[in-house]
Amino acid sequence: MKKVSMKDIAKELNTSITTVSFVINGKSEEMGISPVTAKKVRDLIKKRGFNPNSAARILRTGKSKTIGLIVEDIGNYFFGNIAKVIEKEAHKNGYNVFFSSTENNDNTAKELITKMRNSSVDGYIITATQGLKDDIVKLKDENVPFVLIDRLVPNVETNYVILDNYIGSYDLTKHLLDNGYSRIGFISIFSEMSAMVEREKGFMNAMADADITVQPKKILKVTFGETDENIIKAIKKYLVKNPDIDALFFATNYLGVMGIEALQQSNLNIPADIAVVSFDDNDLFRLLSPSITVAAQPIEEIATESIQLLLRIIKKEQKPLKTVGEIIKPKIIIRNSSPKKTKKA
Amino acid sequence: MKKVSMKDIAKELNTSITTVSFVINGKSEEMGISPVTAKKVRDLIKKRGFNPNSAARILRTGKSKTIGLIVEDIGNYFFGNIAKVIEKEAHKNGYNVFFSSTENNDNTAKELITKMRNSSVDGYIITATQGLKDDIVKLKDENVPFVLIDRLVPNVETNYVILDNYIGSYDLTKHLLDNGYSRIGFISIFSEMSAMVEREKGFMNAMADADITVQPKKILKVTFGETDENIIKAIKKYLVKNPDIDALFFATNYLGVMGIEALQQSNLNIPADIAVVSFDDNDLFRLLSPSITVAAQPIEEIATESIQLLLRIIKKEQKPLKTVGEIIKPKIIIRNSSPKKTKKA
DNA sequence: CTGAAAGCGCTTACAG
DNA sequence: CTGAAAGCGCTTACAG
Repeated sequence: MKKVSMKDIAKELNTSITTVSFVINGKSEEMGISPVTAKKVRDLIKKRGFNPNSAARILRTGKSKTIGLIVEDIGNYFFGNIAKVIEKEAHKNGYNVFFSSTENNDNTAKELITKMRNSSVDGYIITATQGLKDDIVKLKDENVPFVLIDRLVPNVETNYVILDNYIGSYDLTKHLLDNGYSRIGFISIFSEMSAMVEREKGFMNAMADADITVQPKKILKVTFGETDENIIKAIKKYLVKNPDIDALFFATNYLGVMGIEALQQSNLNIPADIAVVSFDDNDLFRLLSPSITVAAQPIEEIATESIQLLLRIIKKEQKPLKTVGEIIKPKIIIRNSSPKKTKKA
Repeated sequence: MKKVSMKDIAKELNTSITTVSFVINGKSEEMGISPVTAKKVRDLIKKRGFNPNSAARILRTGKSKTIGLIVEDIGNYFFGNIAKVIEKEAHKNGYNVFFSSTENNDNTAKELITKMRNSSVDGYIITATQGLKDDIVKLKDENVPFVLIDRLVPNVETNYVILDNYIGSYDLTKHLLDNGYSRIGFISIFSEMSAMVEREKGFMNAMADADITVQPKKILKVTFGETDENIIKAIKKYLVKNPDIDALFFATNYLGVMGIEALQQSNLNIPADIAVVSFDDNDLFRLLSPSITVAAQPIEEIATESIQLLLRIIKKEQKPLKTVGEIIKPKIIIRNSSPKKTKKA
């Protein structure tokens, strides 16, 4: 069951491979192939079910019409939907998407970049991991088109599309403060990546602007990749150690989910006992009673901007070396988990 | 900034491309390359950062060490996590994964299969769409390795890994009946795909076994791809038209989510006004108050079985043409949305 | 133990 | 208007 090739088509039509190639690539007019010949070629291609071999084309042209998408975790709501939108947009532009999860592991990320490089991807959209700086710098030095999303690499100028994490965090904290909460706990992950750093800074600055000192023990950081159970356990322990907090700020989607589980297991009511706000939105936050106040990331916008920026770079419409990034504004959605605080007896 | 090739390595070492190739492919022993030469080659490869060009290798061997994963929607919890596990398992075995969403659209699915075919994927894991029969039959006829997941294609014998949808649905319904509910509504999507058909059959048979006739108007089917708003609207309308139902069975994850939203908007309490059960599990179902009783799909198991089955077929350890499938048992998780019914006045 | 060479299926500069 | 041919970077049968 041999696959049919351009040679077969050419032979059957008593023409040359060149002609067939021109027709396939829509260059028949430009190259002056007679419409009659072109039609004959097109018809036979359809009849024989011919499809050009990608490997040969890539080998020859060095272009794969494929972009590599490296995310943290494709199983996560945020990245799964980012991937979905990027894929759709890429297909619209004739590009395929190769995607893969780093699980926030540097080595996995490095391997993925090399692997995709060997597959001749035309460009990357990357969610960087913590120790990826050298590899990003290398891509940049070698003029490989790429766009960073979700987080920046400190001290490296690149193209990027990120959320304004600082503002989201500041505003979410301000909202709690405005509603009368002051003993606010902040739950995040250990990370030097920009997104997490900015979220913490936004929280701290909002607190400072309200003249509130944040005690270190009010801040809990867990390790990325820790099991759900251990995260929940850590949050429960934190709750016992901090009985005075009146509100909790979760710095990510999955921490919020784990946190709600921990609160339920600790028999603490939202918002009567503790108000809750979280970064990112999801079905749970929206439909839980009470629904959770969040700083939502406009997924569609982030995904669309990043793929379009990348395509512009690939098509050389935009200099890759000049820092051109998009900063997307988060959307604060106020729900029922953070109402105006009622005076306690 | 030219990439270094095997030729460059060979030239610099005054040896032949053949030798370099053997070393790269771990055949130096087998081919009797002297350990000294092999080491020299390996060292220079590392020094120069050489990586073999995939396109050339694929063109030459016809093998890409890549598998194509076609899912319904990568942004969905179930498929996102399926993808994640499959990717991990594939990497462990030296394979890459190309994945893409069909959005349940036949044409998209057909295009994806062709596109991946042209990229010389070594095999597929496919979530079929409704009109994909011919394409599946073609893959089978041409001896292309593939495994169907989540749903079968009617009247075509293939390798597959699917859930026992019938049992899951039957047991979930039986659970409601046992707890005293009898006016049960069934909400599903229009689909002739096996998974949906089996779920409906499981429900109907459980009802029939309890000697309960299901009125047609108790069954609501929505169109896949309909907007969330329209689905919620349809469910709300259904609730108004069926004020007597005492329990609702949602046939999928996202219908359950939409259903909960519809119930909230209609001011109906779970389970006091209406008990709820759903197929599939997710964070919302687990953490909502009350938590939702579900038939959960063992995602890890489904994903692992399917990739392993596919790899066995690719490696010819298993005949692809003989139907060998795995049927995975769903896990009924009884939560608080379907308690024993209390007698109403 | 190692090398020269064919060929995978394309694209494209060149020739006519 | 169309064709012959080089070459992308590998793998592998063949030769020695």
